[in-house]
Amino acid sequence: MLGPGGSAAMVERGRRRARVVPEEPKRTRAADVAAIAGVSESAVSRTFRDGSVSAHVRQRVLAAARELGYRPNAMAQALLTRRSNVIAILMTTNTNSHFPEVLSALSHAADAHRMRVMLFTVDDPLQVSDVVDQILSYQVDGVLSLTEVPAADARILESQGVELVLYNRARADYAANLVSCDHRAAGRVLGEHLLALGHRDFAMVEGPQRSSLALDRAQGVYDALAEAGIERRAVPVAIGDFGYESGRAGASALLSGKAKVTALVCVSDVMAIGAIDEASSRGLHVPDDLSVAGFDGVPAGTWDRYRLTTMRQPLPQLADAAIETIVRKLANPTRARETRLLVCDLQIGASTKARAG
Amino acid sequence: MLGPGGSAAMVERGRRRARVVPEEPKRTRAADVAAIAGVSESAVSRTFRDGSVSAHVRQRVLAAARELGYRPNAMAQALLTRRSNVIAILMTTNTNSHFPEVLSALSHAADAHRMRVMLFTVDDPLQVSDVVDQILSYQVDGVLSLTEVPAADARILESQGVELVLYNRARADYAANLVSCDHRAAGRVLGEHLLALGHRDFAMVEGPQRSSLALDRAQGVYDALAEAGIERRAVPVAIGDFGYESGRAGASALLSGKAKVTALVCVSDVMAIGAIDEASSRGLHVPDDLSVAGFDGVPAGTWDRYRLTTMRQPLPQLADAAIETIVRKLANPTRARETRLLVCDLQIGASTKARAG
DNA sequence: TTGAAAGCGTTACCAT
DNA sequence: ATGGTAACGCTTTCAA
Repeated sequence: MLGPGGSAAMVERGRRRARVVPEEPKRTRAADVAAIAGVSESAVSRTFRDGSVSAHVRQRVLAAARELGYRPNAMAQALLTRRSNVIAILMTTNTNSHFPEVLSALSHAADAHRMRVMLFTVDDPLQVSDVVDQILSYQVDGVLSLTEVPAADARILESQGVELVLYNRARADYAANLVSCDHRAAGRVLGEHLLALGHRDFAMVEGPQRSSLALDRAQGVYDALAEAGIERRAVPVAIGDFGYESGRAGASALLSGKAKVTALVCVSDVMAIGAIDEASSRGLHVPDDLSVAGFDGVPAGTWDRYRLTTMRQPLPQLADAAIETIVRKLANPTRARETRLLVCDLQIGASTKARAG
Repeated sequence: MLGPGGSAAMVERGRRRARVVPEEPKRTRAADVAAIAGVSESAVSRTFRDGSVSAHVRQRVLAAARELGYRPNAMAQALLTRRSNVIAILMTTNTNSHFPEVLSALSHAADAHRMRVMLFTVDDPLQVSDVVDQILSYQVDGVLSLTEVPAADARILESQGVELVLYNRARADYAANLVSCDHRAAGRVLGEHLLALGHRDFAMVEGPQRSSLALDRAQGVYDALAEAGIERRAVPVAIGDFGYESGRAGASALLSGKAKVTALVCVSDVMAIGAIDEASSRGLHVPDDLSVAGFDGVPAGTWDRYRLTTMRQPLPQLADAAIETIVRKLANPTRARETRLLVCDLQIGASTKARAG
């Protein structure tokens, strides 16, 4: 089947001038494969893409490719087709939230669409414009942002025809694709759960005012309380940063305040865990003296010491939806912008309990 | 300073034949910038690279580039220079260990060298060969693997001139660059610490037998014990998978065994945390009745409920070293393969204590 | 179905 | 210092 000898013989490269690059093992190109297979470069290309090739040609090409260890050069493909099959993930280095776990999920989801994921980190959302240049330079097909994107940067991406999807925020002050948990609805569910347990004396550890996720979760809780006739003003509040220490500090402030508290809601699990530890160290028993609940569904929440009641985010589904949103828009550019909200589910643990008395 | 009108005027594209790609906003190329600035493409290229250009030309080019929103096309650069400035991160989807946190650190470290990081996930180390094709296809400059790489795949990468660095394993059954904590040394330090506290009755929750990291940590502990005259055979052992439940299960088996145990070492923090919870639920008090120690330095270990004694990995340094190893090899291809071992430091928490009596 | 050839956007060689 | 131009490896149009 193969040519005589069957051994690899590189096509001689047409280098009229001395070429740029130093040694390095020559990477085999389509032309090499074509030469061995006795077909044209076009045939090689067609074999590795959609192409209409006769079974005979395909076979010869595949055999030659295998022999030479040929793989199409994605950079050259990208240059020509203007599709890199790369999705940029934009994130902040501050990893307080549990989003690092999200990355594996995203990479995995991208895999299913034969897409690659490229990481772009920035220390602060305000510096996003610095990496936008990088992102555009790499001709990525889409951007998935785990952090805020200033309107100006969003506009630049749009003007370059790069899809932008905002991850886990249910709203933005400009038009964008959104893939998020419905945090407000989740807050409402959690609030209703605690109300159903008979709680009336709430306190909250909220998040940074810039975080729409934190705001929405809190708002959802307030929605539920309002329906039960509990005014927002009546709820003591502390502000945290999603981290353990801030949860402790928040709980400390709230529990040493004058207001009676039987239910403490934190807008992240890690803060809730901190709150539980703080309560314990004050001699309060969770859930007998105090119910504590969080949001996210982090693994630590299921540990025996916490058994946290929480609104769990469907991480894999979220990742799938985010990638899929980009992929679909790529396949059909006329598609409208979309917002996909996924529901969180209530995980009832042992950190909440019917109100005593 | 600028040409008359000053407004963007695209260079007409020389499309003799109808071209391939549909609408999409035209991306501006070096030629466009050159036309506006009234210089050659070469001048544009030189401005954006090392190049020797007069201040005058540089200024004009920069102005034109700004006006048009020009950014060099990294794909075209990669095609020509054979340097993509991309590092592939190879990992398994199984995120039991705390390595997801490593990704941000790696991306950040790569940033410092103007390198990008691309993620390649695989469900199982045995499937690595499936992604090797993808990796090579993208012309990455180097591969950093957070998981095992079968020798065959390592060989393929090497034959293509792609640097391979194995992360957090101190040895491999083939020649490779290694950047790792010195897990064995860490094990020894931890063992010595417990011995110094007077412990003689040890038990271990080890890791998967395939994990060199787990093996090395355990071996280090045994090294220390041996020096104190404690035989390895005398130490009861359970096998875990780095996860919380396996830590609990391991502790459960060990604590219900006949052997007396005053010091329990787990080869990961998360297992140690599980062990602490298990001990507690059995009415054992840590550290009074039992000292527990782990490895890694995960954030949860510092939580008030655990205050775990652990050997902390220097994550940022590890990431820096890994990226740097690739970058240096790229800058100087004749550089020899290297192994860089970083030391972990002992974090003494409240989970270990001098042996009672 | 197949092959020839143009061209994607850039860089570095060469000549000026 | 500057400009012209071949080439990087591939895909797709067009013609056969």
